[in-house]
Amino acid sequence: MKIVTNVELAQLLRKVAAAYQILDENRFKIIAYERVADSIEHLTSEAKDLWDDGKLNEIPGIGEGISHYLDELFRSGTVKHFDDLFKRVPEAVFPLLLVPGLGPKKAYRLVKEFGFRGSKTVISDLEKAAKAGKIAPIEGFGEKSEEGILSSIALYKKGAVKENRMELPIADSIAKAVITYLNNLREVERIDVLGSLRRMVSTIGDIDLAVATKYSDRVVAHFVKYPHEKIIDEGPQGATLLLHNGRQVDLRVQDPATYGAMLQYFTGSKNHNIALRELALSRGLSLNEYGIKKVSKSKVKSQKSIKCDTEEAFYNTIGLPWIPPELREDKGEIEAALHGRLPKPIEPGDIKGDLHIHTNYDLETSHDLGADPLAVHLDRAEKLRYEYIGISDHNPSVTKHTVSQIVGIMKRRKEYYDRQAHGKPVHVFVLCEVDIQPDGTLALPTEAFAYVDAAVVSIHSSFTLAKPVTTKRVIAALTAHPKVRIFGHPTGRLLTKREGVELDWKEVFAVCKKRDIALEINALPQRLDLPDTIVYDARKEGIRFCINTDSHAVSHMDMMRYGVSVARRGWCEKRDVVNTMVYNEFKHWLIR
DNA sequence: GCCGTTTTCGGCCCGACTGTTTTCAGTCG
Repeated sequence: MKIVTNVELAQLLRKVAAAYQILDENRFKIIAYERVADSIEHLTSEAKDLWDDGKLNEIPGIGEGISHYLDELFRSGTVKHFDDLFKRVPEAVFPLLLVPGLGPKKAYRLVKEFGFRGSKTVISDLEKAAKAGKIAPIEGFGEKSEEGILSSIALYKKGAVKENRMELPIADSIAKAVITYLNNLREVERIDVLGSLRRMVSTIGDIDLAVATKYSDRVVAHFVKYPHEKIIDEGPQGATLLLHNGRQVDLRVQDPATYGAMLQYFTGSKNHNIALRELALSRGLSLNEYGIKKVSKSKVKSQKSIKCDTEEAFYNTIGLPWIPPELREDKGEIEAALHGRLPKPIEPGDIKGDLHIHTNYDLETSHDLGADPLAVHLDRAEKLRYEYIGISDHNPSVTKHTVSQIVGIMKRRKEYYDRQAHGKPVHVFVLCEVDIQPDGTLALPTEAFAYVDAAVVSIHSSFTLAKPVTTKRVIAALTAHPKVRIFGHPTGRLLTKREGVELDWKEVFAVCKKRDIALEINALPQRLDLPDTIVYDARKEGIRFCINTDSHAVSHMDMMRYGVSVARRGWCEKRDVVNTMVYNEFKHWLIR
């Protein structure tokens, strides 16, 4: 297999780690490979591109050894050392690692015991063995292991296991339902959503909740009575349920006196927590979910731990200010906190307008119209306390009209919106979302630009062109007309469905910077486009953003907060986002 | 195998739960 993408690369490195684990290699070597796999997964750019630029060593966790192997990989397509390693482990082991509860050691024992061959059939072979009662007698296994393997395989087959992530609103609504249920219990003092949902990651794996209570047993007992498919875990500190919808909910309970440590621990991210614990250790402190202990030379000095009832207290005890959850990804936030350089992330209330709204006005586009008229959107905008909105209908179809027909449509539309908007408390900008055609030209004739205040340009077709071609295409579009002010949903990704286009972001950033074009942060939960990692990179280059909902119905206008959370994860402050400007300033920025 | 405001050697985040065990290894988050 030719390794190209970060996902494949991370898989390869995890496979190396698993093989080393089976061969009882030094466990820190194993951790080293897992760490690199992890940081490659979290990379904003392709590792291959970094290698091209000779910057492989900038990836955290990559040193001389792994760098040398990856060099061989990118050069020749294979790594002899890895191939030799894999020869020492039966191929059938690796598919078993996808079954929950099976790690390298157990998977290896099973493969060796039964002599499984062929990675394609191994899971069904194992299922047969379990059903025949052949696993329980193996040393180290037992009745329960056999049952566990069977139910894990069933889950695996249902697809409920790996990479089955959900969009934010779905996670929100599941969390809300469970919280409502738990709040019926008097013993619950406080409930919080933690984990990736609190950090507002673009897709959510499972729901993490924490409860502050003095009666943990009662809360856990109540929780496991919530309608479920299966209890995955249960203990005095919490429990994990698999719901009927295939989603997992993880609950932790904790005494209010130490709740701050729990909030911090269970919010993650894992990498943030690891980095935080390493920092704490260097200062003679050991962190866990119950509090902070003083240590010396990896020995606990006193058994008494410092209790923190709030997260602020927890961070302060380590000597740091509180870090907003969206920043906790080990992307330099701890360093920034140490030096008092944490950003003050943008808040939903900073948004003064939404510039990407589709109404039901029919301008004979080949794309979707919105469902609601301008007036309805204006009412909503007023309730949201916006000063202005922008109507960004799709351009009229270019194949079904002549240039003069399009100019006519755009002129009539402009006049219509101007009449409708007259005298309203919320200002209306008449924009247009213009297709970036495969050759980089815009799907709106130059003459028609006279009837728009500005244009949002977006890709809606040919998503899979080669990177240099797409880059050229986008740059051509961004520079095609001075009224191009916003680059709409720049990657074109649809979460869990479609990968975004490949772009040379450095080049795109440079053009945006020069022409002061804003990159859209599309707040639609299926998009969340730009991805937060690219927002982070772009912001460092001084690029500004416009957070829009891309509403096709008035209810979509309430999704703005998801876009704001992407900006927060990208370390954006108010000043990094153009639609936080007051009307006059914004108008001055927008209209060229 | 990585890495350095104590270090180029000697460390490497922390704990819960499970199952099969009489003290622990494996897996997970």
